[in-house]
Amino acid sequence: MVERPGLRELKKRRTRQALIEAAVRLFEDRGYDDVTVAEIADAAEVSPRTFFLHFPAKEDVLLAGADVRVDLALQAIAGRRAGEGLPEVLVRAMEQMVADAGDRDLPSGLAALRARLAASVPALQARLLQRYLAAQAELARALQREFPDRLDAVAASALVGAMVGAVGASALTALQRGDGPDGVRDAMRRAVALVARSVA
Amino acid sequence: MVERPGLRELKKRRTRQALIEAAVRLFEDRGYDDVTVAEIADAAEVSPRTFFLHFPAKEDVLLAGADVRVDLALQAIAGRRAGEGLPEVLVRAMEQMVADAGDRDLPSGLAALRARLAASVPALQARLLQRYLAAQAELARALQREFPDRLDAVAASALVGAMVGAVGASALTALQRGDGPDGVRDAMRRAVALVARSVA
DNA sequence: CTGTATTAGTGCAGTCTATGCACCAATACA
DNA sequence: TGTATTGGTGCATAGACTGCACTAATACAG
Repeated sequence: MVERPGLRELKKRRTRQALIEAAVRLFEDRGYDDVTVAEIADAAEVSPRTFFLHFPAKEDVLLAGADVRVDLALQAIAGRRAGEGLPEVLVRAMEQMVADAGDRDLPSGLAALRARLAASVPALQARLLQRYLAAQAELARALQREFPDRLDAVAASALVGAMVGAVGASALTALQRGDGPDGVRDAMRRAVALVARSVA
Repeated sequence: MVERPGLRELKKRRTRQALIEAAVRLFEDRGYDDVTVAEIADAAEVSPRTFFLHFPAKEDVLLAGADVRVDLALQAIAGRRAGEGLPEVLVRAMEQMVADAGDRDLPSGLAALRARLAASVPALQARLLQRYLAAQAELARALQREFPDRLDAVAASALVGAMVGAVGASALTALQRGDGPDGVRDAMRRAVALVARSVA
């Protein structure tokens, strides 16, 4: 399952990581807009052109490795147990994501930085929202595949939209209110429970 | 209440309208990305510089006059009747928005174009989502003001997030599936009903 | 071990969005 | 009629992003 990397792949990852770290450091120091891609590349000791070889846009350097959580939820849906009905699976999938967010994202500095920057930089906010939407669509598709007789495409979208919307909005509000990691996770959990009531 | 425009204001609106119409025509012909701001300005017989005098960014020329609906929902919340509880108000606010969308937005050609383009152009999608998010925050605040003993800030956000998320996602899915205006409105209504069950 | 195919990274020229600035000319207004 | 506003213009510029031709390192087949 684990491909041995090979020298080439290894170097590639190293530059990628260097770019991310350089970007984070510079953003922390001087904010998002005041840092150019050229400077990030420079700090990572690569050419500016190389930056775009690793990230489709400036924003994406901050969003590296955020697809993991979606996979978790997808797995939770695909690998559902025999007795589980729709509400149980949905809740488990969301809990999975919330738990991972609480474990990795919230305590690490990156999440805080991302949240802080996203609040003030429209371009970043926009890209983040886009990802949410894409993830949502994937989840909805998976859910419908698993419960074809109970959900059509629109119903599945509505359900997932409600979940993600509720969790996202309450997390954001909790963050803005100054809640710590635990408070945020708790807010997300309550949002899941709220929406779960509508499927029960 | 209605200020008489005056010549200057009148001309201003005319150029603005010319820009919008030129943009829509060109986008319909050749898609979003293949049309430059310079070309839009050219077609509207103004300088490229003038475009950015009227719209903060290229995307916004398609989103002109799309803030109206939020007001409707806010009014619905603020002007609630004596007997109405939380679920009733929320549902009425959302129904208000959905109805207006069905009346104005969906049948007009602009909405169809916007939907089509938004589905395929990330930049546009992103800007739209941002607007939704801003509207969401406003609605949540209004709702909490009206039911301070039943909802805290986070709970209000979760509720509104669920509503908007569900309605938005199902509308998008219905649109992408090729549903007509009636089908889309119906999908939105069902989404409202779904989430309403969790507050009942 | 040697020749060949990939491919990460480079450099450059160019496109496009967006902005600051000085300026003109039409309107508003005293 | 003179003065202040202000919509629109032209110019220069920054900065994100792309296509293209190229290099040099790695992978790999024989």
